[in-house]
Amino acid sequence: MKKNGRPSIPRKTVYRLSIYLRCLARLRENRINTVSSEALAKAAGVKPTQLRKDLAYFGTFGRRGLGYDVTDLSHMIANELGTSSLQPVILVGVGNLGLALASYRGFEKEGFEIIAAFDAAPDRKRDKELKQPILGMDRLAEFVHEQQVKMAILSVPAAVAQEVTNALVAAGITGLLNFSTVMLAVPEDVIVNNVNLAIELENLSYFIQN
Amino acid sequence: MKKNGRPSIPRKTVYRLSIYLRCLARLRENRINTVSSEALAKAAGVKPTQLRKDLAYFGTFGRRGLGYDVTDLSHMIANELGTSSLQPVILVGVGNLGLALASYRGFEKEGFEIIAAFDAAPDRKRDKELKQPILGMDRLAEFVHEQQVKMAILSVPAAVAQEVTNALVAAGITGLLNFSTVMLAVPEDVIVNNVNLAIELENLSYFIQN
DNA sequence: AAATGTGAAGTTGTTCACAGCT
DNA sequence: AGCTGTGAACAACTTCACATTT
Repeated sequence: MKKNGRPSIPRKTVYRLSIYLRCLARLRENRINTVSSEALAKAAGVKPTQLRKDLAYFGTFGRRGLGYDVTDLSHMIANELGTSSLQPVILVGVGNLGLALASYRGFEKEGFEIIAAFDAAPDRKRDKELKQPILGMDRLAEFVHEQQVKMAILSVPAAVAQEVTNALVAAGITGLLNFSTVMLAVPEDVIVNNVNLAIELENLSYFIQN
Repeated sequence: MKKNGRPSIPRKTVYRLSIYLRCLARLRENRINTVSSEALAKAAGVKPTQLRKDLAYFGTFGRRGLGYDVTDLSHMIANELGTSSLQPVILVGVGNLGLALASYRGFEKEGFEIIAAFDAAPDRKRDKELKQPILGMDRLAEFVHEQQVKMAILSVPAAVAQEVTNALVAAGITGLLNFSTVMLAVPEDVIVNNVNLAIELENLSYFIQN
């Protein structure tokens, strides 16, 4: 159980919720109104029972003998994930990768907007124009506070990652998507999701040889 | 147990191996020759017992009362992961994200080299020059075969992801790092690691609100 | 008849406790 | 004495089996 009384949801369940949401979006595009756990599970690459267990953490949404209402289920999941309203996100570290992430269109339609980028050298000439402003690190605390930003994408060099993280946490950021190659130390009320591209490749490397 | 007689290694263990390897690299840079499971585990953000269990899958490497030899352990892990020799990788889909990934320096020093990029429109003008050649999709099968490439990074639009995947698998690719937003269907001897940036953000979004 | 919701069983992964080396 | 290696306990997650509802 968690603080708020609801049973605590497995991390993996939350992750799969995002997958279900994408599958449901495709169903909606195709004007499909109702879906069975079997069909949706297949699209998501999981077992039907797992899908039902996952949903059961949040309540009961299906109709026996019929299945799930695609729209209702989408709303429920988006609501649980907190993506039903647009979330502001900042990006810190506008190097190669940061630049690509800032101009990545994939975030927008999923309910996130990168509203500003920060860099130690904001005025440096870059390969590409961003639609977002690039601000200096000195403006960070003020900006995060004023815009009530809670989430940040971190794409700074390893050497400064911890230091920048400390500044972000101090400014009020509570969720970090970390592309740097170091394991960040943060207070326990701050969540870090690591995306380490080299590790993902290494992981593949292991599984293809064995 | 797996086909080859060795006990099958948990995915998470393999993932952590990569983390240990990075921590060990830093120790080596600092001329530290020996490390205890407690110290290494702390650096990697795990419990000492977990580190020892993880290593135990591969044999016994420590010396009781002393700890682990940093260099030996590094070699052992690199060897297990298959990164002790340089692995050729291709990248497919040279859009925004693909371009950034192709020029990302992080891969090289971890034992991977992106030796070529492929795109449906190889000659389109891009924001940036790549050091790798950008080839048309028609050259893919031949190239993969000749260069004995086993791993590919997929950064194509969702609409063509499955089709391109089929071509890659047919050409002999057995490991895929998938940045597209669809769940790929592949034969079971092909490994897919998904990196879905929107899902990672959604995941954060859930945990910061709860 | 069709498909959900769920307690119970099974599986996998983590942590403990301590025996066993050096 | 210090620290690893590991069986056993524990916890988390998945799957099964089936009662239940429409």
